[in-house]
Amino acid sequence: MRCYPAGVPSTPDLARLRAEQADLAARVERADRLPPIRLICGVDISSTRFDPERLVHAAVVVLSWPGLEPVAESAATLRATMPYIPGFLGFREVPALIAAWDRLHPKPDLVLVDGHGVAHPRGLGIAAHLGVLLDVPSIGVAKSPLVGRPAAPLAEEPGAVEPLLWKGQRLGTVLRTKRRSNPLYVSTGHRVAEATAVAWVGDCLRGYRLPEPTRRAHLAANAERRRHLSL
DNA sequence: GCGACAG
DNA sequence: ATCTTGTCGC
Repeated sequence: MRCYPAGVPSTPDLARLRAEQADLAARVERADRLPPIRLICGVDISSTRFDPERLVHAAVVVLSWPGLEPVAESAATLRATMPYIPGFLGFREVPALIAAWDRLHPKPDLVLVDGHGVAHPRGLGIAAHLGVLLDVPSIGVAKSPLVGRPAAPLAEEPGAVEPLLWKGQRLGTVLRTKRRSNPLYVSTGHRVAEATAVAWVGDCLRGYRLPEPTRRAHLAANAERRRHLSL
């Protein structure tokens, strides 16, 4: 599906991708099925706008639990196969994330992804997409909504939660992680129940708006991008 | 038909 | 996502 060099993906290309998402979405497990958690990982992508090379820089960071101290880290840079299109983020970023994941040791028990899990039009946000392909428990942690809205105005206090509703369905949870900060949108990625996902995100907070795994991965991805610039 | 739209 | 330093407010 090399649609990027030719420009914007064609309508039939998107139709094929939608079908592929449907297949993967059917494999998503929304119930808990995780091992004892000893290592938690955060993953994120960084890129340069207007980069003619269209490079995608991925970073995965493994932290200890409950200490949340860095244990291992891996990064990878790949050329994007397609531009960013809302609803198709996984196809753009997952390849680089898997490349970094393959060289990661030790492997974590749970992965927090920067982006939505099942809170997606077809139930396959990047966190669910990655979780299924890697066959690992994952949670989606997005900074803004893709679809849906909180059931009611979210309270100001940190820890405040509100169901994320879309078309009469609950897709996830809107969570206030820090006072005076915009909320996070948490949803099941793979093999983690909604309530469990919210609990883990809350337990990984350390004074910042973002949970440590995702926050660290964001820093690592930026470092990987800047490392590439200076080469 | 018109907006909305993760990173 | 990224361009970018200081700055206003809690």
